[in-house]
Amino acid sequence: MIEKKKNISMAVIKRLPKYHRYLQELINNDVDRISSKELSEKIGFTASQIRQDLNCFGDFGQQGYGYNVKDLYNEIGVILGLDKRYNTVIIGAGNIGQAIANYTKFDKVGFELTGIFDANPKMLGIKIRDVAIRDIDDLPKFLEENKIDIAIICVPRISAQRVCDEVLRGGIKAIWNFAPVDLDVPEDVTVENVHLSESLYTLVYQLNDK
Amino acid sequence: MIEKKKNISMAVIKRLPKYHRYLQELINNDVDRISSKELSEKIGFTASQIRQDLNCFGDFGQQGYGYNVKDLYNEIGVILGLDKRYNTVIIGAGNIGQAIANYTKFDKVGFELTGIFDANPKMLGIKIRDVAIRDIDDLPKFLEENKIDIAIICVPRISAQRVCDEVLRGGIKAIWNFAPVDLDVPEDVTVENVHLSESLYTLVYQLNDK
DNA sequence: TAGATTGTTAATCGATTAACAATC
DNA sequence: TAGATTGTTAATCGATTAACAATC
Repeated sequence: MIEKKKNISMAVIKRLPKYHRYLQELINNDVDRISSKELSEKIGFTASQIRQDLNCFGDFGQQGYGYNVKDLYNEIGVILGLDKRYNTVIIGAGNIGQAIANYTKFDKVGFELTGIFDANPKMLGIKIRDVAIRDIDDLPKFLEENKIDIAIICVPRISAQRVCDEVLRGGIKAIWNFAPVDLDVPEDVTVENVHLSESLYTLVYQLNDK
Repeated sequence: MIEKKKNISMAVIKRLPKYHRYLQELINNDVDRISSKELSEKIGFTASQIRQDLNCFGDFGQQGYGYNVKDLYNEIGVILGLDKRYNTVIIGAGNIGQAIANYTKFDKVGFELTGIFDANPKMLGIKIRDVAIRDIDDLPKFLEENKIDIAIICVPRISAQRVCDEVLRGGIKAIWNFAPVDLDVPEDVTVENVHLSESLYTLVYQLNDK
């Protein structure tokens, strides 16, 4: 059983998906075991950091041996919560919303797209991978009738906070936000931002800096 | 003139676009001046951190007064390099590639989409906002004939490193990478990753943690 | 057993916050 | 001038790295 040792820092949490991805790759390459040193060379973190990170969640390794790749992959999957399924709704069926809706990979790892909502009447009824676009006014009723875990906000900046308030009223506790604003939410709600402009601007800074 | 004081840490750089965004908003609201304390309350960083961050690049404030919003906005724009124009190419015209291509906002702030490339022959010639999709085999020639600043990689995981190597040969020094891999590049090249899965997984971890 | 490598403590490094003199 | 707020140094906090005893 995985026992969290204490409060895990955000720095550690942000590295977990990367471990997961590299371990997946090792499995694909039929690697059975790996030491923190070998993993360090691949992933680019220090061996020390890898051992520290993993020890936040349990003793997954074995002295003199290293880590069993498959076991560690599964453990990290459980830590991240990837062993469960999640119902999602996308709000805003513009460029980004459609791209996410069409991104079949998320389906495969347990994220089910349950609804897509848009304010534009012209979009209503159009299907994206078998999910018809609904009127955003139907969102409150939909959230009442369905157990939704994650709202994916892809609306323009100006309507993002309004949509956010709406999904909060619907009881949602996790928001994946693509709108270029910092959403105002209560403490028990998690927002993960994908701020594309900020990412691009950071790139440009570095481009000029070199 | 902006004089960089020393090596700026990545933590500071990643905050710059957020300053830029909040200052834009203040301009929209006709706010002329702001103190680090007021900005702190809006943006959620400490006033101390804001002053420290800005002082990496110069003395933009005035004791007893605070900062001139418009000036500071422009200064940060220059620091980020947003006063210049950049030519971009998108490689991979799938969901994400198309979404980025259609994202008109980047055009407006100086990022010109010069070419879109895809390996799928069915896509060739299709236009996205006046830019026709070209064959990926024509990329080397295109990079030779055009001065491209930024390559936006939106191809599947499996072909990302190959495409990356190709743009490196074409002399590109900045890559915005949407493929779920860590690209291998020489030291003088900057890669900024948008790893959507990692972002989603981090959200899920936090959802379960609360 | 001997060698390898973990788990974990201690040391170091860097980033954030606090404090305050400088100055508008 | 007095009040406000910066720029900047010093203190604190947290995260990373190093070291090594434990142990497989």
